[in-house]
Amino acid sequence: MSTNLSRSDAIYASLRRAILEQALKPGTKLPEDSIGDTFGVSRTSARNALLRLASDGLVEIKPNRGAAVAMPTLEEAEEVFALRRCLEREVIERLCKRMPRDGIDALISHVREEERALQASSPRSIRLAGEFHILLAELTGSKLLIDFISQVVSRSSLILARFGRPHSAECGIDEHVQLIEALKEQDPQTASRIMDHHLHAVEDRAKTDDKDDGPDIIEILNRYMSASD
Amino acid sequence: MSTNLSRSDAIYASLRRAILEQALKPGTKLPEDSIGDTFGVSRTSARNALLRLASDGLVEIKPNRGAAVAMPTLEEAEEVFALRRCLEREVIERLCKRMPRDGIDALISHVREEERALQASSPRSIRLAGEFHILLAELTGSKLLIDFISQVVSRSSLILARFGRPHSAECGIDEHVQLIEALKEQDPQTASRIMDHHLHAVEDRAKTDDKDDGPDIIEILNRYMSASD
DNA sequence: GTCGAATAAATTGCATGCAATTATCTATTG
DNA sequence: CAATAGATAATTGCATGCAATTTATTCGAC
Repeated sequence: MSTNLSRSDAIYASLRRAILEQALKPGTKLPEDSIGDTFGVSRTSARNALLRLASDGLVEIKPNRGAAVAMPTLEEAEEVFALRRCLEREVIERLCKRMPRDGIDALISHVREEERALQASSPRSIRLAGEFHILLAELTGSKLLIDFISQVVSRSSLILARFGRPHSAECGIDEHVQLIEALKEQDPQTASRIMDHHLHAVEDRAKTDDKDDGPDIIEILNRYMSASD
Repeated sequence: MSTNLSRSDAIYASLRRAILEQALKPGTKLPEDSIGDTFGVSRTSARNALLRLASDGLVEIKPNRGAAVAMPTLEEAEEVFALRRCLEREVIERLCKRMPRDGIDALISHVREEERALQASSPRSIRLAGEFHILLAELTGSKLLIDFISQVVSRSSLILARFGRPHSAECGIDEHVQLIEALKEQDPQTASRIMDHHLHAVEDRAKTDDKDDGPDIIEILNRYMSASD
């Protein structure tokens, strides 16, 4: 795999991953200079990546005041989870109607990976938990739905990083397994119920307000420079 | 009102409006140079605006090949309308549960404006038809829902510009009136039915594939330089 | 006359530089 | 000692320049 992605793409991917794995915490300032220097590129590329992250809702850019990892409020958190329930119900409905041939296998395989990551207690598990839901959306085949689900899932990660217990995974893996079962049986009632319960559990976990600060940005970024998994 | 928006903001707004009013048709190339020259700024600002429009789905940027007004396929069109039905149902449900005090008045006022614009047969009517749906989303108070609805409505405009009859408004105003009635009565059943019918009508209108090309970009842009209504 | 290769023009990706805005520090005063 | 005003440093917004890639054009062969 040669460098098929442009420089700003690479920065975008690295920053995104760092945020989703909660290495960069909400509120962390992201100066264009530091990012550019760390990645060995100019501010222009860094700025580009920050703009895209802003449109994803992962960073907030205030005019003339720079970018920072977004700090969702509790009010915004409720909005995100409300809309996420709406969208994930749609996913479930569609998948109960029509599931791709290897869909179930792909889901099972993903959960296995989650289990491996969990016992390694790596920050990967946080990201994988979110990607399970993105995989569900991908099985519907709708690019737009994938895009929207990705947005709410990303924002959920951010909310957990802000309000949840530190390093808590987003989802219970067992609930993922139950959901797969219901999808295999094409039982939208049960599947929706599990999903609702699942998301409520996530939302409740966001109620224990917990805070600690003091990150050193550039060391974190150095760990995230390689875009590999 | 002094110039509170930055230069790239102004370009973003103008381009967006030009696309939504179907002055810039799908497929039209948008070179950074031309845009910058037309607006009297550098390529940097133009590029910035194009990046944001790309994340809205209004323009497509291919690496090293530049930006163009997005040309949604029929497949993507179906995805958009499917997801739009899902989201607008959510809007209806919420508004039937809780409608802000002046909500109905605002809706009626908007429809009146639509009627005025219609008899003037201006391209404004196209944009206003979409903004009715955005106004509905705004009444829910959820920023994220507003954002998502704006995206699908924008994409719908693009789809109509590509596949619909030229200069056809997106929506029937009478259906907007009926919908307001159902909302006033807090009747989610009726309201959802009207909305579904309404959106299906829009979708069907997109089945008459109609094409004509040959725009002169910079003259169009000149008309859209002033950001006023 | 058509097809294909080489060259020229146009366009993007990125880096750097400068002015403007914002944040931080210092010093002076009440 | 707290508070405020001024000055200094840091950071963003934007313009310009250059190399690399893409697109258009020209020229030659068949």
